[in-house]
Amino acid sequence: MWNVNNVNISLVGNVSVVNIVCYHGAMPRTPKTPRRTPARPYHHGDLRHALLQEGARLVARYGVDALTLRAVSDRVGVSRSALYRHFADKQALLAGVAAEGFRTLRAALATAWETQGRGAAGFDALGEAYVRFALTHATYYRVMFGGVVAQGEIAGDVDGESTNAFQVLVEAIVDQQRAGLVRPDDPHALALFAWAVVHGVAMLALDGLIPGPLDPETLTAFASARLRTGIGVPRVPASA
Amino acid sequence: MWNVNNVNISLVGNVSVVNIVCYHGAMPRTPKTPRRTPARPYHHGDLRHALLQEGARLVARYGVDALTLRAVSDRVGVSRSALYRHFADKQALLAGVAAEGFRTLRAALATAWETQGRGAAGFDALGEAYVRFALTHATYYRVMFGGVVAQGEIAGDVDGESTNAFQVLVEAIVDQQRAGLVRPDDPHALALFAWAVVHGVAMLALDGLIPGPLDPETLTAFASARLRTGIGVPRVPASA
DNA sequence: ACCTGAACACCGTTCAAGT
DNA sequence: ACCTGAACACCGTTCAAGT
Repeated sequence: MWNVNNVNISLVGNVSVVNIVCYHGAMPRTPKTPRRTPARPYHHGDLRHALLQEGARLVARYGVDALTLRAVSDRVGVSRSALYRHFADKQALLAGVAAEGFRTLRAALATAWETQGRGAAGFDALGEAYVRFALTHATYYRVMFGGVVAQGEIAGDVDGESTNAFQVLVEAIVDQQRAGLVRPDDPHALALFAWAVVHGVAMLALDGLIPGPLDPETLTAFASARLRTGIGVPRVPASA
Repeated sequence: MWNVNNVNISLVGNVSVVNIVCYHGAMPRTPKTPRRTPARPYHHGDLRHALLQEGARLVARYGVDALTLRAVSDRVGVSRSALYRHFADKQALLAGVAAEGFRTLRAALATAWETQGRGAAGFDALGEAYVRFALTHATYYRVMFGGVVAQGEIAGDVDGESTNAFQVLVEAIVDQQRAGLVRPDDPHALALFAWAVVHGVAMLALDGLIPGPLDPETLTAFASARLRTGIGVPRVPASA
């Protein structure tokens, strides 16, 4: 099995370089370094955070399947069941990793929106930043949306962080409505539509379902333009 | 862990009933019926097809995690390694299931498009049929798009079936362009955009990320309208 | 409270052996 | 060719026991 973990797209002049990082089969085994120092037995400082960080690292570098409770606890240098003091489940750990991902995504979106002038250009940058995040953190992105944390249950944390990220979009829509750049429909609904567009583009790109001459880069630009005509102020007195 | 396997939405009058089927924990164990009749030992007729069908059934009824090579072979009444004569891998079996899903999806889309008159109404029906398929076959849909069959590799079958499904969309776009209903841009690109929209809506709905007063039904209608303004013929001489 | 080490029931995959 | 049954190395999770 091949795992695609990372897609980097760099632009040099008018040449775009697509760099796909993947691993075949299992990840490299953890070295036999006996990290479990018997000298300092107790209290890890912030074990929960350490586990979360190691989990995220494994997902990003070697794919979702590499996130094993055994691997995580071994690498952190802690016994298997110590992990269960901080996470009820493997699902719970994955949910924590996903929540962290949404936090990172939110930051990336906010930066793109704010540094590009909070206008039409900023909104385009926001969309591009979204797709770029998904492609750059391919495996990570799948954890965030793969249904790992299906419904409301443990998802409290994930739910909060994802709505935080979504809020950036909503605010960008509202700002643009004030500036007369976006039609005066329900901003929540408009933001959901925009989210669906970028999410759909990102997912199709990740699944390799974007064939032909269209690379993710140009598709994003195209989608951005269509999105603009879809939510922009109407040219004619149309409604509904 | 809760697994959402099925979402049914029925409309009675102006009341929409959302029925979510889910299982907690493991699925019911296979009964101890010794299906392995020692009387007729060899040749199963079409073992490959039987395995594929049982795999799809397990995914649809109990979730992706229930698709175990042991469970599939047991239920079909065949030894574990007999399965490896037809599928090199668990991935390969999952890929087969996904391919079957795309075949079903294609049929649903074609039916919606054709029975609604191959026009604007037909295109709306196509979009609704897409989202409806995703919600009705939630777990199945995740197998199709969950990155199970990451890149080109074994994906030959999946790739073919998914592009077949996509082709329905492209042809619908082309037909509408001929009728002057859709702007004369590259139909391939327009179809990709439309796909991204419905796929994005479907995924967000499946992840429970569509909060507030917006149910998937109304969102689809909303998205459909925005999509129309996004790919429809321009009202002003605008371009590019 | 937090951690340990061993155990349990499962999994995907392999392989010598049968017909 | 197709199938079998036993084995292998791995999982997630649990639990009595330690400090």
